[in-house]
Amino acid sequence: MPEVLDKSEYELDPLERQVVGVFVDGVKVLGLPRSIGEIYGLLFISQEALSLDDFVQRLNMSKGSASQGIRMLKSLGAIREVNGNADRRTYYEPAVELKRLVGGFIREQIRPHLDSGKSKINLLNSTAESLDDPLRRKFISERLERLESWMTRGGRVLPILQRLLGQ
Amino acid sequence: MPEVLDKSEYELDPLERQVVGVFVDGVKVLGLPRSIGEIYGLLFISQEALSLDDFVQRLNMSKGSASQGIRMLKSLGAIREVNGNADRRTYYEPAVELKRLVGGFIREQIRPHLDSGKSKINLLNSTAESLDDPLRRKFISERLERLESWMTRGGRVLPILQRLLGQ
DNA sequence: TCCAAAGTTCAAATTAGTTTGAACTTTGGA
DNA sequence: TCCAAAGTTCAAACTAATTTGAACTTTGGA
Repeated sequence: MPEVLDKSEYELDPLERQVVGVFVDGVKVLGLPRSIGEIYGLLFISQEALSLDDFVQRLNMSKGSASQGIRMLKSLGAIREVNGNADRRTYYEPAVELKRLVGGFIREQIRPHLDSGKSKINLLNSTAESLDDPLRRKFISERLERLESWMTRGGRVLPILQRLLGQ
Repeated sequence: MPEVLDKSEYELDPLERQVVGVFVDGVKVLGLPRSIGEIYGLLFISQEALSLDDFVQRLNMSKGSASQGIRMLKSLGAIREVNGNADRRTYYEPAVELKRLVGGFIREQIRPHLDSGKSKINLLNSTAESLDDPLRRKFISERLERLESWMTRGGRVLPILQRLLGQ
């Protein structure tokens, strides 16, 4: 009689494996690490809330990965803590509303880049002003304006995008 | 008297370096390799069309990288060949319309993933049908429907997105 | 109060992704 | 036709990103 569950008891069944696979591929497209997809995918087809230990055992990943994955998924608003748990562990359930998921991704992964891009363009504008050749300066100004307009348009489209995806 | 230009003659001036940096960061966000950003960035602030050799020399990258980068940028519709060139090299200029750039990215990088995702979900549906426990089966069906609805909505939003960004 | 379980941190190991470079194919013009 | 320049290919080298795991901190309950 084994004292602990046999390893096979932890492992994913074929359906779970497939779903996790879909999410692993999905987050890769978004430029997020595989472990994020594994954790979210497992939560997505689980009927009960799961804890860090569940991720470690069922996905066999390290505690470190599970901890970091949970942190990122929380910051994205893709999972939330479940209160009223039986033991002292923290349990999580997935957010399954597309609007919320997209919103979190925009806020955490896209906005910061748009913002830092804008400030880099401001720097560029000063550099461009000190160009000697006026024709070159004109050309550069036009291109920088275009770059700025891309970012502005991007910034305006994001909330619309989020609204369109929400229900 | 040097037979060839001194290396410093090839290197980027500060403005070019900054712009290339912005694009390198930009394409990283999109999950594309640095060399793509370097090539497109250099074209973006160049007043003349450039050839593979220009990329190799000015960005000092290998011919291999330049060749692969050009291929990807062409497939994205982000650069086009310029006809009527003086020598037998192929010269390129950047596409600078946001609509076109976004369109190419959607077509090449997003659509294929949506499509393969849909076929994976079809597979999942068959797997789910063979579940014994009817409650479990019901839960899984609901989740898979949700996943499908995400993809469908995503697919519908893409053309709108492209339209909104075009002018 | 104390301690064992839970969770976090981060440098090192591993893995994934990109770039290189040498050998190859293609091409335009002498 | 031939060849040198242009461009491509892809396995190996390199670089960047993720994961691990051991040491650490935090926490709830006995």
